[in-house]
Amino acid sequence: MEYNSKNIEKNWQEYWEANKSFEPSEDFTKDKKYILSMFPFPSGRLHMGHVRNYTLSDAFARYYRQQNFNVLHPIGFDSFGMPAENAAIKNNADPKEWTYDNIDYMKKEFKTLGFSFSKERELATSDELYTKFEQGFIIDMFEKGLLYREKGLLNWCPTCQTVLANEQVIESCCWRCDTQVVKKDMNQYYFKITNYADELLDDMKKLEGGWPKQVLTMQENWIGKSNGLEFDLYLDDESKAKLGNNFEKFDVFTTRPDTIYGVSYTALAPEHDIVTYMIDNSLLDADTIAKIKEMKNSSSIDRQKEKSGVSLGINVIHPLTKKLIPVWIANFVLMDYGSGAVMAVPAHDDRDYDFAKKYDLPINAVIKPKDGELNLEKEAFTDRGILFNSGEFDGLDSKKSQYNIIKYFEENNIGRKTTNYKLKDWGVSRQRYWGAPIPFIHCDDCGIVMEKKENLPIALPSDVEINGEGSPLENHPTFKKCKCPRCGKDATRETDTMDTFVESSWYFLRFCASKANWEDEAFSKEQISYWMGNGGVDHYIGGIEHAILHLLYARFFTKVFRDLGYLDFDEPFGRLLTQGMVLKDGAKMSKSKGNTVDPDELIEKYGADTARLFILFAAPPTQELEWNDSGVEGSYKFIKRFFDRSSNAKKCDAKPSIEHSSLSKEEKFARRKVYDALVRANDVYNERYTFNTMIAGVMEAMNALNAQKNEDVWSEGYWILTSIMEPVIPHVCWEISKEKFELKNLTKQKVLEEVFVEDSITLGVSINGKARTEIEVAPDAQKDEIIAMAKDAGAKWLEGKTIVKEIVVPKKLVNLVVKG
RNA sequence: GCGACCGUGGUGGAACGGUAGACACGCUACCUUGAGGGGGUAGUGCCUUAGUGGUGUGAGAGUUCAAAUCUCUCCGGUCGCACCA
Repeated sequence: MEYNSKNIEKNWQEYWEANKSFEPSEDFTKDKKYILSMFPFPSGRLHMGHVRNYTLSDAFARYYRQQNFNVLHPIGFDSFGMPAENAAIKNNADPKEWTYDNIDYMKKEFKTLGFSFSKERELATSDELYTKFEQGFIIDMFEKGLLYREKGLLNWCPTCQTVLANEQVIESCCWRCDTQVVKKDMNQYYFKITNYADELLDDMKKLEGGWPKQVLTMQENWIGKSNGLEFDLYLDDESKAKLGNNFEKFDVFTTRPDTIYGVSYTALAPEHDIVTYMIDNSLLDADTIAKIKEMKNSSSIDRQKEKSGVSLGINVIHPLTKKLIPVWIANFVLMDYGSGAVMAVPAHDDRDYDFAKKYDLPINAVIKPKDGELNLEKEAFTDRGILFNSGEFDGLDSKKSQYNIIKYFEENNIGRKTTNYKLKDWGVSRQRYWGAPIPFIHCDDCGIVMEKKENLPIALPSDVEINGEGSPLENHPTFKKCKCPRCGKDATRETDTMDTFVESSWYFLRFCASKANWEDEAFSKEQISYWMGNGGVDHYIGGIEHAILHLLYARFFTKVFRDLGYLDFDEPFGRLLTQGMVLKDGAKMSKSKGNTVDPDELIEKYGADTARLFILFAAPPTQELEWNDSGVEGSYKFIKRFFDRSSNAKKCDAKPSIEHSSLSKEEKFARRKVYDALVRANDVYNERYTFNTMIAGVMEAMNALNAQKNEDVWSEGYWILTSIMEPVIPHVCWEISKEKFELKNLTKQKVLEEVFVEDSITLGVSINGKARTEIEVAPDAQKDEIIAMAKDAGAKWLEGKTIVKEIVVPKKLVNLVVKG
């Protein structure tokens, strides 16, 4: 029979669907595996990155099913978001229709790829049912004080006409459309993620080993915890008077309290309250005000180019020396970190140094190197050293003195130990249509009032006008109109919708619900503790681009849900596998570059099995995958050979038993290669994830099988190899398995130790670590015997030398160390 | 600037301190089939005076009986963060 990928694949896809082959069991006494790939946005068609992602998760899911685990391998669509609205504007389409049409198409693609997803748990986050549960959680979070509304300076993308979270601003441009982000003062809802900063940081210890180091480091940097001293700088009387006695002090934060005696000026952010007051009350000359305005308006990139500032003509009193210190504005001081004011120590900080040099401010050294001379001619000395010119702290090590100085400040009640974070609260409201409405109501009398849970979901109206100008919900004639749930008076519904990252922060929990309670609740506690027990999602697979945003938010939601009593663990994803990008001609596949390969065309030409095999064989999952058309061809040929040669196996409903000792050398070798492949496969699925080496092992076994003719060895070989390969190339393996083995071999395979027992072993012989020759020894040969043989075989290189050391590495090699 | 990862044939990549280059792609020669394509056999790091030879994992040093692998310095690349006080 000829290998015909189309018929084979179609038949099995129908079979799996008809038999509901991939639905998880509700028997919670079985051991479980929760295999999850990051769900897609329904952009319209799958790209190769998706195919790689789901091929990986499918391999895990199918493997663990064979190992008799209860496997949950669900899929859904992250279906809210801007592209649906953009399509609406561009093509005058309905965002909902656009979205659900795309979903239908992509589901068909999933089917043609043979992915073993649970069909019963499919969802789209734009489903009203999903919105209903999500809005319920939002209300709970508001009640707990984890969601609040506040006016503030926000990142606004003029193109997308919406607010962006800090995490969505990349080099001060919009993460999606690359437009320069501007600051806008407006009301916005925030999640109190900063409450969890410490826990998000500390719990990363639990993820070590399971998550890539890189991702952990990125999150750690993002949270950006730093410990230090916070203290107040008091204005002198003259300065107070100048400011109309409206200000008495401002506070500063430093991680280098050891440099406190070196403070020679202080600097405020251009947006600082004191600066605003001085501008408003004409306390600065026009020239200065113009400079400040320029600083405020320049982008953060421009701000980095060169340090600049102006003196404010006011002074503060040094907390220890009581000397007067001038107050400046500096463009490098950020309003949104610490208190927007810094103490400046030019001698021991690079930025302060540059600034002081530019404006000719004093540079007071207070730390000297432990050895060598202090030289401040060209740059600041920022290393650890010994304190001097520092009063009672003179002579102390700079690191150790930090403790003493903080203690001194605390004892004298002039400052305190503080921790600062780069992490900001997560701004979640968006001024867009295609998102989950925030279920709140504005009442003139009651303020912000939550919708009653029985009224959820607050669904999106369908009759909206989307033209890219303003918020469609804001402009909608009736959506806004409602009654206050508390007092019953006329009130206004919130028209902001939620950031789509809210949906993806809990979808993995939703998948734990089954058909039985799907409509009634988001999930049950029992379901959650079963599927998420023992370390959460067992294998979470997706792109590294989510290292911060999605993965941090999902960790945050998990901790919040725990504190709301919905679950009782701390971390959602025990093991994370971040796949590399798919490249062609050295660049990421993209439509604009014209270097894409369309999965549908590939399947049409070669079949899904070929696509899956190539993707897993071409590179280890974490590395970039360079697309190679002749490599695809090679994968196709392998499958064809694999199928053709299955005719050498006989029909049987159990693995044939074989008398190993009666076999020829080639037959024994073939068996050993088959079991080698099995051992390697188990190792790959459980530890290493290097599917390329597993497939190579199977190819080696195939080559060895082909060098002998024993039908039982062929049959046993196919019994095992189709089991190993089923997670990779499922269609052809089910076909062979049905044809030859009544589908009975797609199960856990036992490793037979007998095939590894060999008649003789080849050992390498090295002399002084250099490989020279080989010897054949009996498996049970003693060390003395082996060394004697090695000396004999290596006589040529040993002539006239003295052996000073003899090393035997069992089953590997002999190394003789010689002198002379 | 800081941090993480990486550097092995013509290419993708193997080698979990123990005979570097598994497995594939590509290429060469031959056989088969005889449009094309397919299948098979052999060869394929480099240098070679062709030896049972030399050399070789970005460069250099170190640890070790033994280093692509561990340590240090440097060079190069990828990604992330970036005036975070």
